[in-house]
Amino acid sequence: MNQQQVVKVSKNKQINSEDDDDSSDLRRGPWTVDEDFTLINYIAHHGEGRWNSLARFAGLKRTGKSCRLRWLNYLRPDVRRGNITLEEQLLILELHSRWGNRWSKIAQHLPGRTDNEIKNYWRTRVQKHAKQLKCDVNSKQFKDTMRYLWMPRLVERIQRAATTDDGAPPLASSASSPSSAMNTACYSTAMAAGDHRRQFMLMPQYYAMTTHSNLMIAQENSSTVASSESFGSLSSELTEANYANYHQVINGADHQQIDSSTTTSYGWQNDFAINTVGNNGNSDQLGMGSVDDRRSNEQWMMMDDVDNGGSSDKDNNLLWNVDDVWFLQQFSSCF
DNA sequence: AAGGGACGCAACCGCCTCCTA
DNA sequence: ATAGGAGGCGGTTGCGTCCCT
Repeated sequence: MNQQQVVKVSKNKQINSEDDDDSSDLRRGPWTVDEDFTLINYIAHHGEGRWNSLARFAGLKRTGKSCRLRWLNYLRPDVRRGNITLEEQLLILELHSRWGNRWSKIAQHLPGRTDNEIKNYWRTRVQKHAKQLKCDVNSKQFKDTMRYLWMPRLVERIQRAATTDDGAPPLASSASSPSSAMNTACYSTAMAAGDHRRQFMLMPQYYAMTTHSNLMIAQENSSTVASSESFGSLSSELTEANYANYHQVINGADHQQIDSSTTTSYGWQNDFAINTVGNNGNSDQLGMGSVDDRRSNEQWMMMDDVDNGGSSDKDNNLLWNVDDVWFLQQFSSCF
């Protein structure tokens, strides 16, 4: 491993104008420990920026770009590495649905995560599932599937993970209360405790969608035959009544857009706060009908076979289980 | 045990915008 | 006003690792 290749930059090979080409050989490929140390040491003493001259003065046979990338994506002290959490997954899906492939913009709302990491996550995980569903990742079909099934499902998992982790009662029970005061109280408590998960779960729009997803699954589960007709009616109900409701919540006039100019320094947990506050914490938004949410939840749990708790890393990364994929294929065919 | 395909991720490429002299 | 340098960004690639047969 780490077989460093020292590549002679061909005179014929076009290199960027800003690249330092006065050195005949530039290193490429994986960085060595020594190079990392050199870069860290130099930045510690002189700060970052002016990457071309930095590379030169530090004695690194790398382009300025390469140094910058190595620092920003890997060596920076506040960079977070490792598994993308469920909360982060949900946020990525939400922000991507809003902004598309604006990776750096999305990354601004996930502290410590780099645009490269998010981009890789999207390509390796999300696009893989789109392929499984035999649809294009940019198609309306896939986006709807993501919005109405995947994201609510993630919220569901986050809720259960929270219950498992700290023994606290599921947030759904408090969030489903018609009392806006209670919702606000829960929110305040979460804020005070710095409990990001709870802040997240109090996002009205996601709670609503979770509830509706549960309803859909529950109805599907209770029917003897999962005919395309029954799916058709479900999706019809979804696209007309609740789609409108959902978008009213997400895109409504009083919904405060997440904007880096106002929230950059606060991080993602505060984005959630803004979302909630933007809706005035109005629990009316939570009511997606008169369905007994708790009962729906129970039925959902019954459907959820292989996911026994959903707290392992593997499970966190496993977006859909076998049943999910089967159901999604049925669901997708209705669009 | 070995080979090969799939996967994940670090790094590179090229284009674009911004800044500054 | 403009040209060139610097940095940012999204797309792509290469390679090490994992997993399955």
